[in-house]
Amino acid sequence: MAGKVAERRAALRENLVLIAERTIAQQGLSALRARDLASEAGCAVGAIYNVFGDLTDLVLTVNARTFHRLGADVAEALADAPQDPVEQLVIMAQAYHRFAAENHLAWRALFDVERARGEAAPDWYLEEMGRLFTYIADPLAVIFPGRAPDEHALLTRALFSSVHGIVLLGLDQASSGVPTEDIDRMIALVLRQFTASAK
Amino acid sequence: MAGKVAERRAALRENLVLIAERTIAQQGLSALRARDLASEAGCAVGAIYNVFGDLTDLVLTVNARTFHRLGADVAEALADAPQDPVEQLVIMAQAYHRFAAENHLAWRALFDVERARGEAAPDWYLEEMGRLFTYIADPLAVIFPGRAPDEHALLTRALFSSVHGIVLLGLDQASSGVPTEDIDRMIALVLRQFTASAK
DNA sequence: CCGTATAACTGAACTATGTTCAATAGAGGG
DNA sequence: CCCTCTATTGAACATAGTTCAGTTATACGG
Repeated sequence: MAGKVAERRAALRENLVLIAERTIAQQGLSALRARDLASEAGCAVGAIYNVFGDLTDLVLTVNARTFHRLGADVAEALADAPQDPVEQLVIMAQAYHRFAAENHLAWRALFDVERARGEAAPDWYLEEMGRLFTYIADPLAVIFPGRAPDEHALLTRALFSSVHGIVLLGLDQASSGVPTEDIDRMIALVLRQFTASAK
Repeated sequence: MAGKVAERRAALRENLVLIAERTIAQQGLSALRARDLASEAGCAVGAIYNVFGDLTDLVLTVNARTFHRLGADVAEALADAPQDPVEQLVIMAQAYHRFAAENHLAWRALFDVERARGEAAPDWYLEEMGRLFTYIADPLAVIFPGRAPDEHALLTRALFSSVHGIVLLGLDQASSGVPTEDIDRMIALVLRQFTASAK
């Protein structure tokens, strides 16, 4: 029987990803342990290293899926949004917030992976990020028609970073619990105020 | 001789903080190791635990100092700034960026400490953050005189978070190296645009 | 100045973690 | 059916933070 090995490997891989995804979502990145993973998957610890180079590889795989779901949520919100470009920005940003709040630990894991110094970000990360940036850049082009392309790129990145910062610090425990509504208000405040003087 | 013990304890404490500070600044939080620390300080590993509850305590002490230096830098920038409140915001934000860039690993350590779930942020953190917020709130009150106090608080937090997000993602390697000037441009862009329609 | 109670300091040992690799088991070809 | 070769296993290794019984040093009363 050809491919019996490859088949089992693929099944194990899938299984490990699902278990890791659930663990991260429920208990956070730091709760991911090789031995627990192996025991839940019904395999030896070493088997993990036949399928993934190390645990970081596995986490990156989970992160790719998380990031993809995030992108899909934002895209869906955009699809349902009205034509007004400012409203589109607000709705997308609030969808970002909603995803981060509802998938807090998985979302945190996106940024908490130890990136080996100097190592480039994985392709899927850059692609997904590029997609998000496009969602932002399009309404921005409508709102600020007169500006140079490089300024558009800067604006896009700046607004994404701003919303990310608001959500990050807003959801952070250390900031002693900003209510969800306040986070949405801050997002709307910044985006509306930012775009208020455009025309 | 009274206090000989307390004296040595204090000296060891000081020494450990300095060594930890240097290690974090030069090699990052993850390079901080109890055994290295003890060997550099010329004491036993156990001695660290006579002075600090655990390594996180030590890191928090270093972080308090880092945060204090950060606050001082921003305050200094504000003191040298012109009267114009928008300019004041821009200059403070760029000072924040400068500090983060010049003390990258120490600055990262401020946010990378594992906070035990549910544990409150330490007092010094809240105090220093409050000071930073005041620096921001004052010019904002001049720029937006008509708004309610709770909206001012929200605005303050939103702007701080936005700048933080821009600096965070800008300095992040994964974002494939945003040039320093671009970070400053994004900061100025967001703050100027945000405040442009105020009057 | 000495003896004793108290406290601090030591570092080997314990626990927990990711990772490796010699030994084993099993698949696929002849 | 046997043989080879590879995938799989899990005990062992490396490296962490942390603990604590034993040791050493201090402070203080007499």
